[in-house]
Amino acid sequence: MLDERKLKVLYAIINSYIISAEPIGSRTLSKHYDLGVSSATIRNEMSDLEELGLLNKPHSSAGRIPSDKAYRLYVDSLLKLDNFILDEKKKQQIKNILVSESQEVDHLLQTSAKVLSEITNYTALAVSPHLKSSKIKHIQLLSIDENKVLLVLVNNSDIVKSTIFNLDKSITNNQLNTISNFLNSKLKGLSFEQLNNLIGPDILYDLYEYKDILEKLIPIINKSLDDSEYVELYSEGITRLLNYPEYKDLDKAKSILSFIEDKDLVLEMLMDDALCNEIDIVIGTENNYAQLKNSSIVTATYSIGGKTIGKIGVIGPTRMDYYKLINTLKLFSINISEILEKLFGK
Amino acid sequence: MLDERKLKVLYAIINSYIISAEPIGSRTLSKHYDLGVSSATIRNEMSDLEELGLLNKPHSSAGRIPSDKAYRLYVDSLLKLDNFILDEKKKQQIKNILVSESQEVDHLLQTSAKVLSEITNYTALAVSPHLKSSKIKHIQLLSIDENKVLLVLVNNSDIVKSTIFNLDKSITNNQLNTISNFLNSKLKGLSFEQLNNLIGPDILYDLYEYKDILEKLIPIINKSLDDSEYVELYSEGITRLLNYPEYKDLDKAKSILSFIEDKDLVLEMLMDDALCNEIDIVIGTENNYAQLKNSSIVTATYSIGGKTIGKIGVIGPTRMDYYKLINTLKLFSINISEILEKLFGK
DNA sequence: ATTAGCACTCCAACTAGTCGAGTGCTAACA
DNA sequence: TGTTAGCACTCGACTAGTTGGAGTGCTAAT
Repeated sequence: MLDERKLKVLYAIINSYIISAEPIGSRTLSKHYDLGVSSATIRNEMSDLEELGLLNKPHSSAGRIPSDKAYRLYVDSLLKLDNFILDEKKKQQIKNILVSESQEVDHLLQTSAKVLSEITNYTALAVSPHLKSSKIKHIQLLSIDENKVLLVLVNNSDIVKSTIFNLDKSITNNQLNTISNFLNSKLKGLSFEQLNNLIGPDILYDLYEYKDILEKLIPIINKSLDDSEYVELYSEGITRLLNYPEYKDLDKAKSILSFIEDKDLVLEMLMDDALCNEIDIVIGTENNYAQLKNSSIVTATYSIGGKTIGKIGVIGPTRMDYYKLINTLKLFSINISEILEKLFGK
Repeated sequence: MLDERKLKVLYAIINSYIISAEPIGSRTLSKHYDLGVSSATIRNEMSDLEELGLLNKPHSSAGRIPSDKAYRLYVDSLLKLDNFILDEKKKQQIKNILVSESQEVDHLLQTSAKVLSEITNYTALAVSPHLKSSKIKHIQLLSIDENKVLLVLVNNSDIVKSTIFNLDKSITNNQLNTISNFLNSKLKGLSFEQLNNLIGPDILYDLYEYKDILEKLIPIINKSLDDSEYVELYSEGITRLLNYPEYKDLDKAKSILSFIEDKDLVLEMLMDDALCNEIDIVIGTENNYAQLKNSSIVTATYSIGGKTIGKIGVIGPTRMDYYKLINTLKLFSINISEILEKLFGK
């Protein structure tokens, strides 16, 4: 059904459309791509491809444009190709930029998004590491004011979360230290997930002398642990999208930009469990979000110790240079993972 | 030179233009505003106003639109009016929304920006409190790993800043405690500004036994203090601007949106010392940034204990409803200040 | 199976004509 | 002398008609 020639025609159309964003006709195609057949033959093939749902016509006398289904075919073949050769030089270039910003995770991700957006000319997104599966390394309570206590949590990726809360009772640093030490001995090494229900009433018996205080503390610690599941989203280069003809219509631009501006929504989309592979691509209407029906997202994961802890990706029109994008994202994925590994890995 | 009638005509034009965004002619003006004179007279007045640089003509047979100078006149008279009556009901409404989000400063400001943008329909900006003039409340060093030390800084607004750094030498928590206590006793209550050059070599003499460690620590602490001057920018409702006809031209939209997206640039603009009054308004070309020549910014400050510590504001086309905006921003200014005062004030 | 040829379609760009809201000037008026 | 009615003129926005080019699909010949 899809013989080689049809594929050749289809890919030629896709490649041409990715560059020009213009519907492409049989004559132009036969002129610019050496397909060895005349425009009439191509016309017939195109007609077949349209019947297969791989091409669309904006109107009866216009050229054809690839459908989402066509991009899917194309992209799957790209991903299957596996002829990915790491461009060491490019990788190093990117790494050099990122390393200089890698003192802190948030900075690293922000810069990654910025650079990724610059390189690809699309909007770049980065999700900070999620703590869900990370392990607790240190818990510390500090008295910083008469009734105010600072709770500091450090996970095994050295991400720090601090919360200040009021205690309607004064407490000394020594007391807090005792509690901290106890909590540390009990909880260190456990994952945040496991922790959730662990700090329960039973702990009271072990530290009975601090019963009063612990009863106040426990819910606060639990809440703080809950909050730790919170991930940060970094987006960069939003306005770059306005350069693409597919968003020249103000309503389309508004639709996509306000989607990207809604961090909760974007996070919900990115945290979808389906996006868990080294590279994931969601094309046009494959998206569950109406606002993205003319856009694609390409995501990559980054990891520490082989464990995926965050994502980075781009968003843009369905007409994207997927090939370049896949390669670029792989470079970022590897680089970020390597940098984090060096900073926090065992 | 500017008699009452001219002012009346000018203000009528401004008010009309703020609503419609359309150039307004003498006939429409005389019909919709009761100025007691004919369109011909208004025509003469408009001609005079144009000569004074207060009105512009898009082209010879169009109506007039107010110039930046006209808005300045208008806005100055608004600010001078001082007939500002606190709308207690509205104030309370806003407060109710904000209070529920006021556990942490960053959350409060983010929500403030969000709500402000919703209410005004412009892009809202909020700058987090700057620590420059805030005072240090607590310094703590914690050992969280073999060679890793966590530095926690708390200021008098209970804003916490934490940094992790590697020490190529292992150090016990007890040693760190001693150093922490010493630093606390020395530095507590000082402003971050004062601190900058204070942690110098002289400190070594006081704590000679820790000389080796302190020599490593001091530059790190100083750097961390430097970083503390860093303020966060929250922007919300960027895409709202696309609804205004003045940005319907894609190039204009791109220009303003990419300005707003550049947080460094926006911060630089907002931190301008000229924007230090309860309400500040910068109109069109009064801005030092070419990208803002068709836009205005209106900012308000918020404070603790009468001391300005941050700003909140909106950005939009020069044709803004300044009156409403001033009142709304005042409400936000007061509310945020009150909430912060309650949370952190003495 | 492939291709040349041809009639047909449709959009984009251009042109010309009209309309309406506006201006500026002049002359008349209170 | 300030105000107003009247009028010629201007200019952009809109509409309708025209043209040209790029494309399609069909048919008949190779």
